[in-house]
Amino acid sequence: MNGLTIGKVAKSAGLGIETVRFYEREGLITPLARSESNYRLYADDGIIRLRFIKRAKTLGFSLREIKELLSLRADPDATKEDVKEQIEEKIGDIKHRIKDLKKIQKTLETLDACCDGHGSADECPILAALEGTEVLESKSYSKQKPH
Amino acid sequence: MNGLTIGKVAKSAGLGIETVRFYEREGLITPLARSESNYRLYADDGIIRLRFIKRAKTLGFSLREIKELLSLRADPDATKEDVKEQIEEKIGDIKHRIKDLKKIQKTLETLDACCDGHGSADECPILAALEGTEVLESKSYSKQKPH
DNA sequence: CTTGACTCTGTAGTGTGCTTTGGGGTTTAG
DNA sequence: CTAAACCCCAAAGCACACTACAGAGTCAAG
Repeated sequence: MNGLTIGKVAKSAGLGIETVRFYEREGLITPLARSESNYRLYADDGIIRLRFIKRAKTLGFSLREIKELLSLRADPDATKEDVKEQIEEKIGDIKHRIKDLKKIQKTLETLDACCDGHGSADECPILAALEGTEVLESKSYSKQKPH
Repeated sequence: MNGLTIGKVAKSAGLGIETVRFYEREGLITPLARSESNYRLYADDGIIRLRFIKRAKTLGFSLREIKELLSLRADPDATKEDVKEQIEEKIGDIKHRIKDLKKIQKTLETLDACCDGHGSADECPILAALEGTEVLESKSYSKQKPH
């Protein structure tokens, strides 16, 4: 048999078989060919592609965005600028999320500090603050999970 | 009619009616009573409770965690320490997520810097780095969406 | 030749937090 | 009195990224 079966590429890329099939359904990867018995067959390049997907994921890209990245990778007319644009957009996104989380952290720390921790919860100023009318919200943006 | 209808409490808390009913299904709030025509009736306290939920959400608490917070609020035996514990756990969680995001940010910035942005994407070092074998991962933890 | 490991397909379930839909009763303002 | 605005319920749908399952065929080692 010429080519790698799905189990091989999945393992080499550190992914589950079902995940690879899922990525195929999502249009992120297509097997090179099928064997006589209809097994998916991949070239070594399949492993690289799957690793690409995995890495991009750990960097916070969604599957949708990874698909774009992959088509840039395949498109002979695509430029380095195109790639940098995607990366920089993601950097902006990440920065924004960090900012939001920091705001939340600050609020929580303020709340935490305002309660001495002794006595019954029903007179806890934290709970009171959560009930209150003062605007204590930290508006968040976040268009995506961390990953 | 004695009491607030769902539309009133929802609006006062800045939530949709469906959201309030959803919270009821999730065990976060229960109407005080039902009218003759089976309408949900709430006391003013319902608005406070909904606002509590909304605020806790903006602070990154999941509905499950908010449920716990609400039961602390109702439990006469709960202590301020119990509340602080929840808050501090959440602070730790947020800090962890910030750390993860910063790592990702750094990696993305490094990648971004390594490409001059001129020429075809197929020789872009960013894409090459994503394909490569070097471990460039920023392990992320994140047990929850930013919110 | 059998057994176990591998593969196939299609469908459904998971978790989170809603939102929408459909089909129906009720209340209120004009 | 009627029409708009409100309420009820149950079920399904959405977004995201998987994960699991059922039922069946295939391949390799012993």
